[in-house]
Amino acid sequence: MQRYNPGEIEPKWQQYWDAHNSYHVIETADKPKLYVSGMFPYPSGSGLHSGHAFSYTIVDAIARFYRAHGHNVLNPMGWDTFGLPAENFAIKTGTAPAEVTKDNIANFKNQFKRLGISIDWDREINTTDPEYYRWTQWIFAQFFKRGLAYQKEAQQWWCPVDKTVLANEQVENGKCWRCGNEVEKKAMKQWFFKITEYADALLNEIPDLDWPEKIKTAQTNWIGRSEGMAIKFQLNGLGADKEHLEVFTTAHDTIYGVTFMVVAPEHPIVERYGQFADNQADIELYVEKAARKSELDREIEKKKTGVPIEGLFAINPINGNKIPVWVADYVLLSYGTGAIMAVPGEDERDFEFAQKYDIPIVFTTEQQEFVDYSHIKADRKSYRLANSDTFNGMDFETGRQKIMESIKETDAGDMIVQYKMRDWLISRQRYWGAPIPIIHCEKDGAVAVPDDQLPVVLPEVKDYAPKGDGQSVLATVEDWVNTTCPECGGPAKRETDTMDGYACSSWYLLRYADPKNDQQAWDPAKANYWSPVDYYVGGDHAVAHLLYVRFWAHVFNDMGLLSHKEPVKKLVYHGYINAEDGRKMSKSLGNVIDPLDIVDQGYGADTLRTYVMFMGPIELDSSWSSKGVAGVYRFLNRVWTLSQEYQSAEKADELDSDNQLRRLTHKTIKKVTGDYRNLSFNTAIAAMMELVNELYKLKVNGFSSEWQNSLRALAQLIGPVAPHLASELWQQHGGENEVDSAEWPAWDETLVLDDTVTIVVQVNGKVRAKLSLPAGTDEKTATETALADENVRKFTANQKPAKVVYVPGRLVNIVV
RNA sequence: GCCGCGAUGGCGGAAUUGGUAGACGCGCGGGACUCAAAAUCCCGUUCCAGUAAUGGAGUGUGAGUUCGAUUCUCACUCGCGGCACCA
Repeated sequence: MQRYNPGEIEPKWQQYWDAHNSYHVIETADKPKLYVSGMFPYPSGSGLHSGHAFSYTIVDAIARFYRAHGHNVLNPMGWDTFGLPAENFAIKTGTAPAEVTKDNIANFKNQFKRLGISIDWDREINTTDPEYYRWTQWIFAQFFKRGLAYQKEAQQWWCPVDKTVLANEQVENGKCWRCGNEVEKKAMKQWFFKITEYADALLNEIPDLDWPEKIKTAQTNWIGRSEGMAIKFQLNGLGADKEHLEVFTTAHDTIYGVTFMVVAPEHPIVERYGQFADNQADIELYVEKAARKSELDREIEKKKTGVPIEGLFAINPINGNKIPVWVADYVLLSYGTGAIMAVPGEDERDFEFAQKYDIPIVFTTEQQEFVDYSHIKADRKSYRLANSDTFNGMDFETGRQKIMESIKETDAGDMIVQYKMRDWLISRQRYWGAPIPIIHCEKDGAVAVPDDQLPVVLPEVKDYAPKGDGQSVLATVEDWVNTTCPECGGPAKRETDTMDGYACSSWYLLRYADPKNDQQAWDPAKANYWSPVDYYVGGDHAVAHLLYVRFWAHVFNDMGLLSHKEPVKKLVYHGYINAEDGRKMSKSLGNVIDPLDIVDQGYGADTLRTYVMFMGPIELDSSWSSKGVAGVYRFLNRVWTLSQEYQSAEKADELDSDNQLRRLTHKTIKKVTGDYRNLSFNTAIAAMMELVNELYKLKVNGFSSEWQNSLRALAQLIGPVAPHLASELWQQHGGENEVDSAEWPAWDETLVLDDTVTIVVQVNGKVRAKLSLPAGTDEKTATETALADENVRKFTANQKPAKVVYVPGRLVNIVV
């Protein structure tokens, strides 16, 4: 008898699938479509890690399961290849990023094949391929024409020593990652996508998404919609009397409690009027310090600091009170108007600040002590207004409405909606990204590169290191930068910033539908056939990527390029695999498990795949267990061995145990099918293990021809998780074609139902006996049998039951 | 701090609408095969008492609803994840 040898059967089937292009699909009306994809990988130099193996096994199991159910399954693969690691490697070694990337892709592709992932390789895409980013650029140009891409000044991290812009991840503890000097914020002109215009549209669709609740709430909070009032306060002193200071507040009902105003250090009025203040030097010093503070410092330094702009006041529109204006970095320029009305009686931050700087505190609730506004907001009816003139004594529900009307009457403010979400900063001063397809002309300003001049190909350079002028290396390629304006034909310069990598990944799921189209980004008919993605599998990017793909799809829908707004129907968000010691896998800890090592050790891809699916529910984090891997290998071995024994055994025509065999098999088919459908892979595998254990017990009676049906069904059932073994066994048992193009086994409901059932007998809710009764036993018989049971009688003491609860087919509960 | 999720044997986990808690796997104990070991196969395995039948306790803690709660409600403790001075 041949031993189970994955090292032999796995390459055999991988070559077969390759040679037959088994997983290539085209649009067809004959079958229901099913589009499943993992989040495409960044092909790093170290190859697939265990997280990849997990993610793409989930994808593949779904793909194979539905393929076996007659669906037209699209399971594509592509490479998210722009980004920092390749660029840094290039800076260090001088190797072109494209070269490094090419090798890494080849390695990844090979490894995916060795895991038996059923991919349609004809649809392979690569974001750094000019034929791909040509359309990324085209989309940018479309966004630009629609006013969804624009330029504005924004704060960027700037290293004054290296004279370069830094990305967030290049700032470590407020210091430049390369030279170690302190970085500062600097205002520079940047490109943005106007995602805020779609804030409401994106928010409105969230409740209907079949996505994990935690991702939905993360996105809801990220968008952060809040309704409040924009209120203008007249300025006074330092020559500012003609100006207003506008604030945003959700607590306008506390406006009588405003005892000071706070503006962000970057707020324009600071520079405009601070110079006339007596404490001008202090203000300047404070602003400068705030600019240098990294986000981390701000976090550590929880204590609030600030300086007043001496001599500058604001007039409270509701009562004419003259209020001092302060500068403090706990107010952010980027939210609301960059200025607040401070209400220390009801806001914790303002309270802390007022105490520290001895600013008066006015309580506007009848409690006359500090009450955080979140409490008031939670139950407005229970709090009453105080120190609020004619509004005193009103509950906050009424007072809020009346004060709002009163403020509106004075023309000082109105209700508005604010979002926490900011526009998406898309420009990067880096080499290894898709060039922004814009030409700057002195006469015509920023002009989109015409469609027929796309792609704007990334020029080759010798040195990839930034030159220190705050621009990307592209700025040094003069004959690339200098061009002609498409509008006027005059001399013009190319934009030298490249796009954030997230741009490339915001539309790749649509490109898979039509990956080789050189006339358009995709044919809408093809995209509308495949999209939305039915299952999108990943364990990362709760907001960023998963919000951007939604944003772009909404825009594409508006452009008429897509028939629907939401690109992902069901999001499968899986957990992390930790190391055996329970900690995160990391090279420095030396606890990394390389999935290909597991394959090479002789376990094979099927064991690896089945193991990662058996570890637990996919949405939970788990820890690697080498003992667990061995256990799964044992299981696959048992499946194999059973099949070999059957094939070489003498088969009886029929056995007494055949009916039992049939019942077991049909029950398992039903259970496993349901579990796969719910993505409950661990219990599906457990059910198959249970069947195999039972089959081992049954085989002592010998084999009959009935076994053929069971073993074939078993081969099909393990197919989604262990496709090589399944294919091999399927072939051995005379199955035609490939296992996942065979019809999925059906079950007979009458065989699934047991003819005898175990009825639990409880007395006062405690189990006292178990009865084996024919299915469908009526209540009267069941109760009588239960009452007659010896052990039950011990506990009922022959008393007449006060009540009997009967659950058909399950239990009798006798209450005495 | 806010939001979301979770807590079940020695361990990972199971229990589809409230109805036998601990499926399946690991580990552990015992047995078969073997000169022996590995591999394989079989049996047992929540804890306590008992040879056993059986009894008692038991799903983070405390209460509640119910004939019956791992499941529902309230309060709390701990852990994980996301966001974080968002006015």
